[in-house]
Amino acid sequence: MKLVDRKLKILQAIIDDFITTAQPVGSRTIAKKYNLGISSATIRNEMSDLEEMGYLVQPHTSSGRIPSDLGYRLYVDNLMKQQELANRQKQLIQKLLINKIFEIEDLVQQSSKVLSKITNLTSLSLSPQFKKSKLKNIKLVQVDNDKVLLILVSSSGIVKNVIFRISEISQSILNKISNLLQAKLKGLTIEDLNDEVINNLKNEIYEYSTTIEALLPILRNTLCEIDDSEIYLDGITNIFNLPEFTDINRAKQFLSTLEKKELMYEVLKDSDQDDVCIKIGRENKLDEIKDYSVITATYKLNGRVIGKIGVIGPTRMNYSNIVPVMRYITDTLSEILKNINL
Amino acid sequence: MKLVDRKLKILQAIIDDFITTAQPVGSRTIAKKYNLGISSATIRNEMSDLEEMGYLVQPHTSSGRIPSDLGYRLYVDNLMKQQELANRQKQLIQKLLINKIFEIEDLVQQSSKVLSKITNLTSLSLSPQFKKSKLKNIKLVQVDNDKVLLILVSSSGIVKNVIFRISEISQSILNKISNLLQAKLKGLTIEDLNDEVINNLKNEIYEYSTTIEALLPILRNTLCEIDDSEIYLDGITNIFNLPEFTDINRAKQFLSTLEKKELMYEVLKDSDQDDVCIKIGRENKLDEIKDYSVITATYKLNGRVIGKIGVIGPTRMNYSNIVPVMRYITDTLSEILKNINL
DNA sequence: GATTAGCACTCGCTAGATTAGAGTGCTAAC
DNA sequence: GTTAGCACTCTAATCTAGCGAGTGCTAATC
Repeated sequence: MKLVDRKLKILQAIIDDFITTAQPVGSRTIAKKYNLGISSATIRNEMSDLEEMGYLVQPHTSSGRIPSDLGYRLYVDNLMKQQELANRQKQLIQKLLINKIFEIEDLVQQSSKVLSKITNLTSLSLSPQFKKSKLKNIKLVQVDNDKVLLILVSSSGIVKNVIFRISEISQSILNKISNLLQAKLKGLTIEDLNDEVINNLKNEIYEYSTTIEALLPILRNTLCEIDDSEIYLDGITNIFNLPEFTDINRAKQFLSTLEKKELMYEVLKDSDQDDVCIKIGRENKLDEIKDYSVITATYKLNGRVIGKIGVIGPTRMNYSNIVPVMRYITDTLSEILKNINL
Repeated sequence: MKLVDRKLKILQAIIDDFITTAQPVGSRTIAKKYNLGISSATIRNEMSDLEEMGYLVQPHTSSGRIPSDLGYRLYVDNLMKQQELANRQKQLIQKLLINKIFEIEDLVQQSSKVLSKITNLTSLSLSPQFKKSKLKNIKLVQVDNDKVLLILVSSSGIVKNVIFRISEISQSILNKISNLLQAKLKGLTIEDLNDEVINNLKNEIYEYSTTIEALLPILRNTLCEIDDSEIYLDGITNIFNLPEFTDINRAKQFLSTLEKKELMYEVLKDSDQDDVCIKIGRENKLDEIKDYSVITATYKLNGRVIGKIGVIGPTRMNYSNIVPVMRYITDTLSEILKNINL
């Protein structure tokens, strides 16, 4: 059976309607609200076909239809017209992102906040992954007689540090060691710095060997413990405004899924590396979110993807609005990152 | 009317029962479950008195009674026997806190996590306030030709940093400036470093005046933007296991209150500075949490209170267990902080 | 005088029954 | 191929009755 134009128009109308009303859509509704020039009986026949083809689902006999995952997929790929953002929305985004604090992590979180505010969904974001970026600087700074601050700066401008104790040592020696380490390690990604690389340093640096030996385990531990899955969520309570979550158990289940950071990390990792990625219902790998849709987008620095932001919510979400919003936010974010040029 | 021993025993029984069952308690329940050696009729009379005195409330005629805020207060102050922690619980706490990452903020968050896990409530914590602690070190480190990393270390071991751009400058000059700044500012709290103090530096330091002048606004901005209200929440979804939150609207309202960080900050600030502080229902200043109880405790470094942790939940909470748990956790936390001695 | 048994009464909750309404699928006419 | 008409289905909302837990009061008992 071919999807003639009329069928597509009906499907589109049903999905548009269901997205706004959250109610199963009946043939009479379509006939009245959308003037397709055909009667409800004809629409009924077409709807029956569309159900047979897997694009619609009927919650129970004698109710209207709702879109299936497949239906949404067709809609997203072929039917929806991506709304151009209103200037007002663009300005709002600009206003909330520009002139803000310029710590990269804060900026990403702020983007997430804006996203959840505009979409009324829960947003999630992944800060630039420190471990995947290159080491730009490594410094040792004395902060006390017997305490030293280890500072690692990545090429994306993230700074990680840790204070540790070490028997008395002068700043000038620390400087020399810093320089040696930097010469050896600069340009490697943090991931690259595995035990082997670190241990080899012992053999490659001949000066200050006792200090270096004391230092290496600390360096190794610090690298190990760097918390890299910087998942940030915002707008969690937004879900309570959705009719899907009047069932307390569904809300509970969803919230406890959101609370599992490692799952959210998987969700973001699972998505494409380029442009906007939409995963609808069962298209998601994780069982816990097979009833939800996730839309993600990436932001870049120097042409390289360094992180992601996304929204998660019921499969019934306003795809045609969310996609351009996310595209605009990530573009703006990338632009700002380029300009502050860390 | 005097609160004779028998009345107190009945009140205690009612509260104990209500805390575990969440159901209004009737006279027959008390007579059967707690052998006080009196009949349900007598208990009914006493309960009627206790209600008149304001310690009990009847949701509707012909239902059992539930404790009022005043009832809980009496219970907390005079009736409850603080349970000694089981060794198992102590060991669990020790295990989860010791051998953990030793960033002070992570440690506090971990404490919060443990607390919510044990109490099955939502926990909140306030990390050491950077602004209230003394500046121990201030350093400038070159990370790139035209980029400098400003590092501030507080006496409680918290490190804050920011990268900024400045026209080319050598590390040796940065060192000298660092030293000058450190000499002038060390020992002041971050709060003390207001615009006036910063601006005065210009007049007090004669060397490198152009660099200093470029630096000061950056320093001022950085200090301003330090995010100090480090409120962390854990176990938010725990509330869904409580019968109090089967009403979706109540859950929604509570969650959106929790989401407001500035409110949670007030909640923690509102509590006493010493030992464990219990605020029951209307004892709380904030209207939003007048139906809830908050228990907080403080942790210390060098004898000074540097932060707090707490739990929030319905007034029906297991005070007699929570109080010793919190005391044990904060004691353990303070002990660890003393030993890692940042 | 304090305590208790007994009893009528209250009130929320639950289960069933009833009804209204939205929507379908089918048939027959256009 | 399209549409009007109609019988049928199923949900959701409303109503009702009855149950049960619990009270307050009275009168009898210790």
